[in-house]
Amino acid sequence: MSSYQEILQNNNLKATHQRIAILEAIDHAGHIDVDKLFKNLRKHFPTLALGTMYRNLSEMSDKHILLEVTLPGQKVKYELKKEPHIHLVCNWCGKIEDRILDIEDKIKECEEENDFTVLDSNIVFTGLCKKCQDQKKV
Amino acid sequence: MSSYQEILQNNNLKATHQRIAILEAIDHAGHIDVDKLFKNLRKHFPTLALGTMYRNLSEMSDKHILLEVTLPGQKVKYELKKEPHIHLVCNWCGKIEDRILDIEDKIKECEEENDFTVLDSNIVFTGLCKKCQDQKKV
DNA sequence: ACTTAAATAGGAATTATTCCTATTTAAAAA
DNA sequence: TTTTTAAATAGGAATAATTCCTATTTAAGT
Ligand SMILES: [Mn+2]
Ligand SMILES: [Mn+2]
Ligand SMILES: [Zn+2]
Ligand SMILES: [Zn+2]
Repeated sequence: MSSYQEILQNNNLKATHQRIAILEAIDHAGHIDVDKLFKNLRKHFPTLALGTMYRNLSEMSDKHILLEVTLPGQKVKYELKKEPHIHLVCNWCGKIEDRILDIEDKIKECEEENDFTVLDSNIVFTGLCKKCQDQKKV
Repeated sequence: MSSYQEILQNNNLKATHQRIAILEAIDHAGHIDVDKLFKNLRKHFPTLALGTMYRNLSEMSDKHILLEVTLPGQKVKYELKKEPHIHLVCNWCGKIEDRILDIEDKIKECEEENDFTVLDSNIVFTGLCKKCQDQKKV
């Protein structure tokens, strides 16, 4: 496991306080959008500029340090890049959960039937998490 | 098959020229974002207001006449609501294809392993379409 | 410590979206 | 067909989101 410092330097990015703070905050939040991230960081980093946020989120996404997560009807969220996974989104409490799901068979199916080479996949299931199912029964 | 007029009226929306033009244009384009839609419609409908577009796209999505399609790294696109399907997006030529893919087994798997009730799914495969695969071989 | 290219802060500019309201219109009633 | 009226629109103002600009600062190599 490498430090943020190393991750940044391996991608030819200077390990600035701002970038490290951004990465720490995203790691802590899991999935977070620009606004929430900015408000969080401002508390302990009052001079941080919004432009710096946007620029770095783009750059770090380009370099695959971050991943942009697009969920239906929501602002783009950012997460640390890790192993591929799908998202379970509770449309009652809003919780976003990561899950590993093997879909190789479906990808094969799609490739063979459609002459399409699949390079990446993006899967979101929306519904009700455990807690919200239970609450609705009451 | 019902006309746009009927679809709108069934949803308690007046069948205005603007709404019908929007639905026709979306049907013709398949998947289209606000800007392109507005530019297209303005050609034959010079007084159309941008606010009217936004308002109607939201309303018609709320009423499930339209569907908002969120693809990674792109502006939200709109399509006519039809049977559920996934999207194949060529990241070379940009083409967006609709495909039916049975994923009931994966949904079951997810529900059983995670205590999560899946109500809707959103699946995008990005890669290379037939044409672009061939061109890259040359 | 010095050097320098890269990055930042702060704010201006641009773009996207929502809001407001006088006027128009779809469609139901007469 | 004409009248009525609630719903919808056009046009523009207001607000929000994002990008751009540049003088100053800073990370990191020497
Ligand atoms: Mn995730
Ligand atoms: Mn589609
Ligand atoms: Zn929940
Ligand atoms: Zn293609």
